[in-house]
Amino acid sequence: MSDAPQLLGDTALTVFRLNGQLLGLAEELTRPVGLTAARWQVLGAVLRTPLTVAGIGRAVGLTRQSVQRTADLLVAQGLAEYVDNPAHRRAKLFRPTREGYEAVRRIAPGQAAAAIRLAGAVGHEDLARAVATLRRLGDALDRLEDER
Amino acid sequence: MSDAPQLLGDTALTVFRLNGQLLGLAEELTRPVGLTAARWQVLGAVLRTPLTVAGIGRAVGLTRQSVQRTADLLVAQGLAEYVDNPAHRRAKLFRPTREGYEAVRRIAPGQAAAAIRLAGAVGHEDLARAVATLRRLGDALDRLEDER
DNA sequence: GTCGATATGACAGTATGTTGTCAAAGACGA
DNA sequence: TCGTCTTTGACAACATACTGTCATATCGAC
Repeated sequence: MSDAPQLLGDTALTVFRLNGQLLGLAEELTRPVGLTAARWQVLGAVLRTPLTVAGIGRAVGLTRQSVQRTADLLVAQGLAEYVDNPAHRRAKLFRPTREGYEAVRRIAPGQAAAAIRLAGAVGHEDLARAVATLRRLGDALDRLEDER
Repeated sequence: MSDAPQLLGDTALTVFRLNGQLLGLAEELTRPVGLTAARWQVLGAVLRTPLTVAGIGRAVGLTRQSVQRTADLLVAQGLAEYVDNPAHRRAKLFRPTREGYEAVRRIAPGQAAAAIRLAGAVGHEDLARAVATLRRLGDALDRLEDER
């Protein structure tokens, strides 16, 4: 058992490390199709429905500036495009092109293989519970931020 | 209930977001004492015992190159120093100066306050369990990496 | 309808982390 | 002892994300 500051520190170190490891895995999975982890994340946010750049930022927890940069790169690659937004003259809607959908689709088998391996090692139930707890922690951090 | 690829994706998104939130909290806590999240992490790794730059990298899960840059900045700030390593002529040992220890010490109260607030919102037990699960996931990711 | 507040995209500057590469130092088996 | 492999620090290039700032577009109170 540990006190609260120690536990928070352990949590941070574990999350930082896992962040790097998951990014590494994502880079491996996406490299063969010409994507990167960041581009996959941005493209993944608009698979179902187009969003504005700022909206993607809110959806994935990044600043609109960094999403903007990634989105522009995806357009330059031909994997996504901006379309006119009837609700806002400047804020166009961002969505994948056919090539973009295809690239994401080709990542799925490798992702599934890795997921099955990892779920087998950790346990589906335990991992789902851990994610739920982390979401609560994230929500608490948001509130901590707001009060400031 | 969700399938394994979906759960892995949720895990990644949650970890990426929490990574950003925890970094933000660390920046807030460290700014008053002239540190940053990255410098705090590196300095924190050598509070008990000096280590080489490469050793710090292994301890915290970063590359030695990025630790090197942060360590050099800490030395330039006067918060840490390199001392001769009897076991290796080039690889000097890195450790905090008196000012470095003092800076870390002054972060503690704010860290404790945030930790207590967060533990109250999430629950100490649940969080400890989640961290343990994440560590298992990290270990599994390491093994996945090794086999490649 | 007007005006102030907010949201958005664009652009610049900065911090952090990664990979790649090289030379020097150390470790280890023959 | 020698030769080879690994480790380490140094340096460069690049990817990503952040803050700050500005002009424009939209929204909402009045």
